[in-house]
This record gives sequence, C-alpha cells and structure tokens, in this order.
Amino acid sequence: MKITIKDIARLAGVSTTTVSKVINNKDESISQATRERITSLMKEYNYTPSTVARSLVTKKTNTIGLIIPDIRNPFFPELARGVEDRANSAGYNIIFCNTDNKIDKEDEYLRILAEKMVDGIIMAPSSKREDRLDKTKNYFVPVILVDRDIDIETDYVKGRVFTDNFKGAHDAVKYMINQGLRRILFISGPLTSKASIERLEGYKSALKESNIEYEAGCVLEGEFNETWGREAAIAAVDNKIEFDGIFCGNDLIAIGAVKSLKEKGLSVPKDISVVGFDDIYVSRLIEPELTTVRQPKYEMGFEAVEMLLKILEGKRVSETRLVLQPELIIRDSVRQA
Amino acid sequence: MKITIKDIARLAGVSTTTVSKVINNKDESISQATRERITSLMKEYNYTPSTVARSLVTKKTNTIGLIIPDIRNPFFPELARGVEDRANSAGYNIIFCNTDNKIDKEDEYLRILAEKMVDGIIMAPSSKREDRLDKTKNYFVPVILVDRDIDIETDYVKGRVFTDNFKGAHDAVKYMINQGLRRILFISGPLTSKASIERLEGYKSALKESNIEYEAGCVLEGEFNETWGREAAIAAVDNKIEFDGIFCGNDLIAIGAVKSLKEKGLSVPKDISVVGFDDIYVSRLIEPELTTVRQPKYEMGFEAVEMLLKILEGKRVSETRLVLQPELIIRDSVRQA
DNA sequence: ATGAAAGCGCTAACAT
DNA sequence: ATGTTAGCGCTTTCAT
Repeated sequence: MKITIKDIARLAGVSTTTVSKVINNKDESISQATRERITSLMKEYNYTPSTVARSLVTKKTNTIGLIIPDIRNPFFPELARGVEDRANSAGYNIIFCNTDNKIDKEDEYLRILAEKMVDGIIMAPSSKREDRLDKTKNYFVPVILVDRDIDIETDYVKGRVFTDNFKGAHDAVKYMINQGLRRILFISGPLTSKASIERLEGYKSALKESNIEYEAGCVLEGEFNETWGREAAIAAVDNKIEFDGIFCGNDLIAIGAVKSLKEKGLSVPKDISVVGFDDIYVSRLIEPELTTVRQPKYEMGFEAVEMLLKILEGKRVSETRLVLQPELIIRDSVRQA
Repeated sequence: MKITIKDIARLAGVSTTTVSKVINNKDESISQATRERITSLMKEYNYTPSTVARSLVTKKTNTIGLIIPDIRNPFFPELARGVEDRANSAGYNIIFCNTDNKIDKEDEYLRILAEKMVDGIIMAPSSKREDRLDKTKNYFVPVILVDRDIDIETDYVKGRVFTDNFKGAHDAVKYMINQGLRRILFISGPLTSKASIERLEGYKSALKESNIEYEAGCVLEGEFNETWGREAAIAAVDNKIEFDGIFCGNDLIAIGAVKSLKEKGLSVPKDISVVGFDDIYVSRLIEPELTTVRQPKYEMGFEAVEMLLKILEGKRVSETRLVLQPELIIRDSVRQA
C-alpha cells in the first residue's frame, strides 16, 4: 500500500491541509515544530505525493509533449535533448512521440496528449501538413512549432522556432563561389517543403549576387536521404553535366553524393566540392569531413520550450516566431582557393 | 471551459455511470439507443475524457518511463524507437529521460517517474551503478533493465534485456582470424563496464580457439568514443606495435581508429583491418564501410516493453533475462583472405 | 497557526 | 438497462 497525504497527516496529528502546505512550501503560516515533524515523517515513510491527484485539481501536469517524425533521423536527437534539458530544469517532463511524417499519427498524438493534459506541445510537423490547413481541432493545449514552418491557420499554435534557411543556403553558396567554384549544382530535397524552397532561394540569390546565371537544370529535386544524394550525383556525372561544386539540401544527401563521386573516381574536394546542410553528427566523421551549414538543433528545442514556458506563465504572447541563425561550418569538402 | 463527463451525462439525460460505461466499452448492458445518443454527443462536443482523473481511480497511467544516458549517443535513438513503437501499439506513452550517466539524475528520474505513477520503467543504467548496489528505494514501479547488465540487488528490477557481448566479440575476432589476421589489437572501452569485460572475454576465447597467444599488451583500455579510437590507434602505430587487425569496443572507437590510421598513411583494410561493435547508423556511411557486430537495438527496446507488458498484465514473472543475439555485419573494413 | 469541507473528473460496487 | 453513492489523493477557500 502506497502511503498518502492522509497517512502523513494522521501520523503527524494534523490535517491534510497542513501537510499539503508544507509539501508545496506554502509554509509561512506553519510553525517550525509542525513543519519539521511533517518533513521528517515524509522522509521516514518515503512519502512521495501523487502528481496525478495534484494535477486533477491544479490542471497542470508539468508534462510537455514532443512530436517529431522519427528520433532515428539524426536531426532529432539533438533537438529532443534541447527540449528535455530546458524542460527538466523547469520541472517538466517530456512525452515523446514519433509520427513517421504521417498526419494521422500526428493527429492521434495530438489527441492523446490533450487527454493526458500535457501543459504544452512542441511539434516538428509533417511537411505534408500544409495540405490540410485548419483541420485540426483545438484541444486548448498551446503548441510551438519547430524546425518546419508550416502554414496552419489555427489559434492553438502559439509560436514557431526555426532556422533561417535562406541565409544558410546563401552563405554556403557564396562561400563556394568565393572559393572559385563556378558551376554549382543544387541537389535539393522535396521542393514541396518550405525549407527546400527557402534554401533554393538562398542558392539563387548567392548566384545572382556574383552574376552567375541561374540554370534550372542545375537543380535536382529528390528526397532528404543518402540514396537520393547518390543517385543525383551519379546522374549528374553520367549525363556529363559540367560542374565543380554541389550544394546539397541536407547532410545525408551530401554524404551520398560524396560517396558516389568517389566511386566514380572523382576526388572531393579536388575535382568536386560538396557542401551539406544541418551539420548532423556524422558529417564530421566522413571523409573528407563535410563543410556544412549548421542548424542550431539543440538550441531550437531549447528555445521552443523557453517560449512555451513563457506562455504557460501567463504571458499571453501573440504568435511569435523565432528565427535562429545558421552557421557555416568550414571543414574539408570544399576546394580552397 | 473543458467539457466533462458530467456535461455529456446531463445533455444525454443519463447518469455519468452510463457515459463512463460507453467510454470504456463496457457496453453490454446499455441500450443501443442511449449508446448512440452518448456517442454522437461526445463527438459533437469534441469530448475527450481526462486520463488524469481516470488514472487517479484506476491507478494506471498508461505511461512508461524511459531512462537512458543520452539520446544523442547514436546507440539510443533506435532503442528508444523500439520502446515507443511497442508501447504505442499497446496504448502506452513514453516519458523520456536523459541522465548523462549520472547516478544522481537517474535517482531523481526514478523518483519523479514514481510520482507521476508511470506503470513501469525501461532503464539503461549508468555503468557506475555497480558501485551503489541496493541503495535505490523501491517505488513499487517495475523496472526492466536494457543494454547494460548491472548487478542491482533490489526486487523492483523485474527483468533484463541485453545482447550477448561475449558471442558478438567472439564471432568478430574469429572472423578476423579466418581472414588471415594474426596480430589483433583490442581497443576496448572502460573495463569497468560489464559489456567491455564480456567483449574482452569473447576476444580472448576466439584467440584461444585458434591457438593464438593472448597478450595483455594487445588490449588498450579507454573510453567508448572516437577520440579514444584515434589516440589508441596512433599510439599503437607510433609505438611500433606490430598488428594487422583491430577489434574495437564499439563503432565510435572503430571510426576514430580508421581515421587516424588513414592519416598515418595506412590503408584500411589493405594494411590494417578494423571491426567495430554496435552497428550504429554511421558505420555504413564511413569509408571503408565498417564491418561490425550488430546489436539489435530496436529489438532490445521493443522486447523490453514486451516483457514489461507481460508483467503489467499480472503475469508475475520472477526475474527474467532475455539475451538477444548479435550479428556479424560484414562490410569492407576487413581484408579478405 | 491550523482545520473543515468541497471538489477536481472519473470509475466501480452495488442497487434498482 | 440505468442510477446512487462513495472515493481515488490531492488543493484551496474560508473559518476559527
């Protein structure tokens, strides 16, 4: 039998009210003597208050939901850790949910989390979300969107945190140009995703700034994975497209591209320079170490919780968006001028 | 204002009992008419029952705690996903907790999870746990240990799931010997960890089987990370230790070793063969693709929850241990005979 | 400085 | 086939 507040109260010869007060440090009016009696009793009996019972009355669970596509995607562990660290330091726990980019799973988790009365939700939405604006119900739980900036027309989204994709891409391509590269391919992820589009725009703008003409044929659209990187790079070589650099939609694409280039007997970066996006853990383990645009993944998670906490504290922020700055990480996959 | 069971009952003109029954599918005795009335009302008002209130009476939260060192460690995302998938399909959610291998954080999370009344806990314990047997209190929450097999003398540990480290190491080294390697170094992780010790034993036993004498000088002890792999391999080369193969305590060590060997102008696998342990995601992205011992990480998480569910269903299993089989993944980092 | 009482939203005997 | 009642373990207003 688990011990309850009643037991402690009885043993201490006081009411549950009094015990409750010392549990919650609303001590001011409690005499030193009783407080100590209660405290030591709680210790002696190894009493831990039931947060479930507490939540029922306070309407607070001190729990935050985290909805992401897949924790195995190397982008998300860092983000998840940022979320957990900030939450934990504020006394919150994380319920974590993987959706595999399926809207149905997203919706289901949204419902479950509402049932569990989480105080808020951090969500990296499926990119397909855009199809179905406003369809989701409001469960009275504030949501902060991270990583992906989706147009959802509901009032339950209270904030957004993401990276400046345009700037990241622009800086990367600019750097490539400055190193003397002139024909730069862009192996993109799906151009249905906003991030991809913004990165494409950054790519274009960097070309334009250097008076390099943009050619549609230099943009290859596919998936955000290694396989696509391989395929695209092989195709580019086989089709005898002339190029000296590749800017990739993300690091996985870049890793695939580097691999297949090397298999084709081309040297990276001597023959072809490659730049990625994200700066996932792997990117500094491959050879050559990958030059890439770092997304502040940990910070993204951290700041999203920060924003949520503000809202939970009652600061009714009208929709807020926080744009984090990417950073070009120069390693060894770009030929030096 | 959130709508409650009372509201639905009032609107349907029935008691809360009746509503409760249809919510929980204890329908048998409810007339079709009222059932439908209630169901449509719930839909209409977008009613979701409060699991918090329910938990208070049922003593079940349908939540499982997951305690791991760090989700950023590439070993854990897979495991976590296995945990989530199995849990989710049984209607449970996961609260996830990172301890950074700190016993204090572990203890704190154990306490918090007990307060939150999770139904069970899956825990990859800190290897340092061994120092402090039996110190942890029993919060009446069943715990399943994964990945690390620690000697904890408490009755709250209801099961253990881990990989056969001995066999994994044995098979790997045996394979190396079969490929003609004769002087095989073992760059180990900390030998305070049981896993390291078991892998060392597997290494020794494979040597013995082939009548290769074991030399203590061939075992280098350090940390489970890339830096240590680099250091150890460099030291081995610089000290002019003669060797043609390295078996590594895990993949990160192997990746570090491969890198530094290549920097020293040695070819992998032509000059030196390298084998890792774990088969983390990265290992097939580096060059050469790493031959390694796959730990069934996803399955480990999956099976741990499986075991927990059995216990929660009342099947009072006495302490159970499930030993999963590793698999040698042959790629390109071992010279072929 | 302390307590009585009500209630959070639900479930579960036990009636009827 | 449905309702009455009690209670899960806590917090909170209002008294005293």
